[in-house]
Amino acid sequence: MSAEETFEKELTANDVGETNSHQAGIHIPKSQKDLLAFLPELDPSVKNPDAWLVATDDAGIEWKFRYIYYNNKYHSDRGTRDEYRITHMTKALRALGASAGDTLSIAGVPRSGKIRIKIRRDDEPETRDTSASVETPQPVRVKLAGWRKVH
DNA sequence: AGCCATGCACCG
DNA sequence: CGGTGCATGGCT
Repeated sequence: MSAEETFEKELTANDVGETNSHQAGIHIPKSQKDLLAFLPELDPSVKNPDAWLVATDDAGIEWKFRYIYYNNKYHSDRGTRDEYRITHMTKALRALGASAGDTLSIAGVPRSGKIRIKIRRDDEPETRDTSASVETPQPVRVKLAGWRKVH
């Protein structure tokens, strides 16, 4: 049987759309070969190949995420992108109450295209204010290391 | 309004 | 300089 694997990533402000960027998704560090192997295969010879994922949260709700490989760096003259991304997560992240600094867990059987997502907020010391006293325009640049695999 | 695709900024 | 976060413009 293909055992399930779990990955986690600390969400950045940009990932959750807290920085005015309509990214609608998160970024995936290329260093995470395991995660890339866990996700569906994308053909590098094709420009911006994509695949759809089906994610289920704790509430049993199913979300559809778009897993893309932006590689115009190798397919366009002045392309600069060479990265993986998962988009279409805005609604899901909102429903899960995700915010920058939270940890997103992804579990599932490798290559199945189906995952289970979960939000874990342990890196939050006291950032619980309900934007009532958000006068501090803190440079919310999260310095994260990316994903980590949990065997 | 939300997403796609891409460029730029910043940091190690 | 590569990789990742941030941001923008255009298209749907």
